Amino acid sequence: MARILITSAIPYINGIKHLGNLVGSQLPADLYARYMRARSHEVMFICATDEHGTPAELAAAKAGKPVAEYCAEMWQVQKNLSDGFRLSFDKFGRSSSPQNHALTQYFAGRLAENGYIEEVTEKQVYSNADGRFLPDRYIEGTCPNCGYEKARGDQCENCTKQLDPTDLIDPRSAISGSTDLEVRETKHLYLRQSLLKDRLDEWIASKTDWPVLTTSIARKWLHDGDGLRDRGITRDLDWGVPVKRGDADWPGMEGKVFYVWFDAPIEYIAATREWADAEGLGEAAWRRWWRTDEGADEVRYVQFMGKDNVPFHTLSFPATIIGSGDPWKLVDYIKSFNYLNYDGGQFSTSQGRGVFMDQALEILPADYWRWWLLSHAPENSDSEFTWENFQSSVNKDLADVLGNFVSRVTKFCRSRFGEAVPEAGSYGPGEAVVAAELTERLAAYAAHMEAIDIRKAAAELRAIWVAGNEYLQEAAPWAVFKEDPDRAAAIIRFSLNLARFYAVLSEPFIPDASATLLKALKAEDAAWPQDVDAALSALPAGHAFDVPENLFRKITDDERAAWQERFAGGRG
RNA sequence: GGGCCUGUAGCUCAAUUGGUUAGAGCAGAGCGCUCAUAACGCUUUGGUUGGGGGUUCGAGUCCCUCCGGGCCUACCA
Repeated sequence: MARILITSAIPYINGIKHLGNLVGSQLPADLYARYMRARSHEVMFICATDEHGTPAELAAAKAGKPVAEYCAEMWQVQKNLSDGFRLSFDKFGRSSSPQNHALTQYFAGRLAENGYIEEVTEKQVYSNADGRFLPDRYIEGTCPNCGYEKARGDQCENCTKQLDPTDLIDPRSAISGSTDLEVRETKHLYLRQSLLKDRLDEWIASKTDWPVLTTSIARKWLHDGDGLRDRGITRDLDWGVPVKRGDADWPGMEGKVFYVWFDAPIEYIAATREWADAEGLGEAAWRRWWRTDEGADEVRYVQFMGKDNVPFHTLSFPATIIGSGDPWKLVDYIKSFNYLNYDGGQFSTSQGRGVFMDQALEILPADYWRWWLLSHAPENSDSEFTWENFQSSVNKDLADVLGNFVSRVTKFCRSRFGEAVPEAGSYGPGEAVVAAELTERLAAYAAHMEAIDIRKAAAELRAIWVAGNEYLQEAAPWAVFKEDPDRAAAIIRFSLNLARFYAVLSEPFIPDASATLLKALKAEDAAWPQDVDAALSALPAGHAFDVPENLFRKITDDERAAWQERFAGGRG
C-alpha cells in the first residue's frame, strides 16, 4: 500500500464553473483518487476555492455584498456542485482560511530570511473614482498602434500588440469608466525565482515522463528571453492574505495583501491542515503528507490542472517550496489538460454559451456527464463537446452496453429462476475463455489508470462491458434453458457475477450507478478483484438479489434538440 | 512578432515513439438472435494520414515549406 496525495487546481470563487473547467482538473483528479482508493492505497485528495484577487472583489461589489460574505456563499454553491458531481475530496477548503493565512505568511517569512524576497518600488495606475489600483487589463483605452478603442492595458485584442497601460490614449477604468486616473508609486514584494532558475531547470529536465504539455510550458518560461523572471507576489487590495513576515509585521507593506497566485497553491497544504483541524486530528496528521522529514518522503504527489495553470505549478510554487529551505513535498507528477470546446466554439460565461455545472445536474445525473467527459478528456489536444456525440455516447455506452446487459441478465434470471443466484450447473470452457479475456483486459485497464491515460482507460472499461454481451449472445441461455436448465443456470450465475464485477470496476467513472448496482445485487464484497476467476464466483449460488431499475435512461432526439438550443448562448 | 501544440474514415479518437496490409467506437449496409432499455451479436462499406518537397531499406511518425485550428507570451485567475 502506498500513500497518494492528489490535488486538483482550485477553482476561482467567482461564479459557477462550466464542464470544461470540470474536466480540466477536478473530474480526472477524482477518477484517479477513486481508483487509488479502490486499490487500497491511502489517499489524500484536496481541492478548495481560490478566493482572492480583483475579480472576487468586483463580483462581490456587483452582488452588493461584502466580499467575505460573497465568498462564503459562493464556496457553498461550489461545494454543493462538487458533491452533486460526486467529487470525493477529503477536503474542499478555502484559500481564505486562517490556516492559509498563517502558512502563506510563514512561507513569505522563510523566503525573506533566505534572501528570495526583494522589495521593489514601482509605478502603477490608480483610479480615484474606484479607490483602487488597477491591474493592467482593467484599464481600457485607444490602442496607439491600431486605433482600436477598447484596447486593454496589457495587450490590444485587435492588433495583438503588447502594451503598457501608459501607452493607451484616453485611458479609463474598465470597472467604472472613470478617466480620473493617476500614476502612483507603490511598493511590492518580488519573489526572486530567477535565483532558482538552474535548480528548477534541472528539476523539470528530470521529469521525462511528464506530459509534453506540462514540460514544454515550463521550459518556455525558463528559457524565454533572459530566463525566468522575478515575480511580484503582493497587491494593493483589501481582500487577501495580509502581507506579513511570518508572525511579524512587514514594515512598509501595511494594507497590502499577497498576490492570489502566491497563496493559492499554498492552500493545497493549508487545506490539508483544514482537514486535520476539522477532523480533530493533530499537526502530525497533515504534516505527514507534506513534510518529507515527517513521513511525506513516502508519498507520491500528483497534481491535476488545465494548461493555463502550468507555469505556477511548475515554477512559482516549486520556487516557493525550494526557497523556503524547508523539507516540503514537491510534486512528483503533473497531469495537465487542454481545453474542452463547446459545439464549434468556446464555452463562454459572459455569453451563457455552453453547459455549466449547475445546469448539467439539472438535466441529467452526474454519471452521464462523468462518463462522457472522462471518456473524451482533452488529454492530447483541445477536444469538442457536441450534443450528438454526448447523446450517442450516453445511449450506446451506458444504456445499451452496460445498462441493458444488467437488465437482460437480472430479468431473465427472475423469470426463469427467481430473484436469487441459480445454483445448478457448473462453469465450463466458455466461462474460462471469458475469464481469460477479462484478466487481460483488467490488467490493461489498471495500467491505463495507473498511467492516468483516461480516455484509454474508458475505452478499455467499455470493452470489458461489451465482453458481457458477447458472452451472453454466444452462451444463449434463453435457448439452452429449453433443453438443459442446469446449464442455463450456470450461465446466468456467471452473468450475474459479471454484473457485480462491472459495478466494482466502473466505480471510479460512474460511482452512483456502481452503488445502485451493488446494492441491488446485495453484494457485500466490492473490493478490487485480485483474481478474475475468484471475482466471478463472488456471488454464491442461492444469493438473493433485486432486479434494479434501469441504470441509465436514454437521451431522446427531442431533448437533445432542446438542450442544443437552450445552451447555444446569445444571452437568450 | 516569438514559443508550443494540433490537422488521421461522415463524426469522436487510436496507432507500442521510424517497422508488415493505418485501427476502434458511433453513424451507414447486410445477416443472425428474441433474454433485455426497438436492446444484443456477427459480417461489412468508408482513408493519397491538410497540400507539396526531402531524409531513409522503410514515414501518420523525422526535416523543410505552404495552408488551416488552438494555446501561451509573465498585472485575469
